[in-house]
Amino acid sequence: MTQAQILSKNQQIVLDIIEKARGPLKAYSILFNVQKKGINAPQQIYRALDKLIKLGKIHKIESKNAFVACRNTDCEISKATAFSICENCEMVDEISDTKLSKYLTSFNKKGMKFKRFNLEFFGLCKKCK
Amino acid sequence: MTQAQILSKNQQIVLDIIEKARGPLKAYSILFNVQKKGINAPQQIYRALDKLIKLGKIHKIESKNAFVACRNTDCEISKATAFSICENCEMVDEISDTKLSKYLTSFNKKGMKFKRFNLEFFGLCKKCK
DNA sequence: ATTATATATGTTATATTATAACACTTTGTT
DNA sequence: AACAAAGTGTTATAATATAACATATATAAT
Ligand SMILES: [Zn+2]
Ligand SMILES: [Zn+2]
Ligand SMILES: [Zn+2]
Ligand SMILES: [Zn+2]
Repeated sequence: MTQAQILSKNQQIVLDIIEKARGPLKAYSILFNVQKKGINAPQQIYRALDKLIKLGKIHKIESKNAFVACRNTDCEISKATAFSICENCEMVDEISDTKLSKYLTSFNKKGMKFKRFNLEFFGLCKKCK
Repeated sequence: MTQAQILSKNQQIVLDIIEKARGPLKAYSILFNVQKKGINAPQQIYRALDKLIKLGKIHKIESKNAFVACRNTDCEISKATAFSICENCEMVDEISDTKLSKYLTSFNKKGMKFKRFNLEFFGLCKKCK
């Protein structure tokens, strides 16, 4: 049984903001939102983000340089991530599909066994199409 | 039959450098390499990169903010990309796997049909493991 | 051939994203 | 208590990317 991780003050502040957000947040937009809470410098944000990513609490959307909360309890800590991204609005949805995940986790190429993957799908969401 | 695309001067310069490179190149490293050829500003690089991406001649490795030449003749112009990336050295290999590509191209979620995807696998390459 | 249209270029300035380095504090272990 | 590990605050700077504007070249119509 894994111990519930206790987050530090800054880590909790950053996670709260990302979890409350309706879409992906950028590091500097997080920074502007927490200056009232005494966080003043990008480093403080990036350090919290790095830790939260390692813990699997959030993920980075690489194509957007933005961060979303993980809504996926059985998400193998940042090892296998897939997202659907609307090219029109900002919507990002984490895909939780066991078949897809198994298929990709067991995928290997030229004897190279992968430790991790990130998959980003692009299209138009329901609202936008 | 699609007409072979004729590239502009700057586009050709940038493509040549990326094709010659053994690994992914970053925009500013391209810039430093072409200053002898009269290209002086990041804009000139980024504009060429944008066009080359649209043409499917190169791809962006989102997790590295770097660019690689497409070695894949049947690569559907930037619509379906997959890469294997070594976490130790800089090695990036474009994956050309018809089954994988078909599986992902036909993947859809909650009625959302995707137009495009990008998949990045991470691990250790032969040399590094 | 002349006009129109789209595409490309050159340039300066600036915005955005991310890390380095250092001094200090808090937390957990032995 | 002594030590090690993780977290904080801060200043400075590096790396990545775009805005805006003036001009030039290529392509396609008329
Ligand atoms: Zn997740
Ligand atoms: Zn949308
Ligand atoms: Zn390709
Ligand atoms: Zn390697």
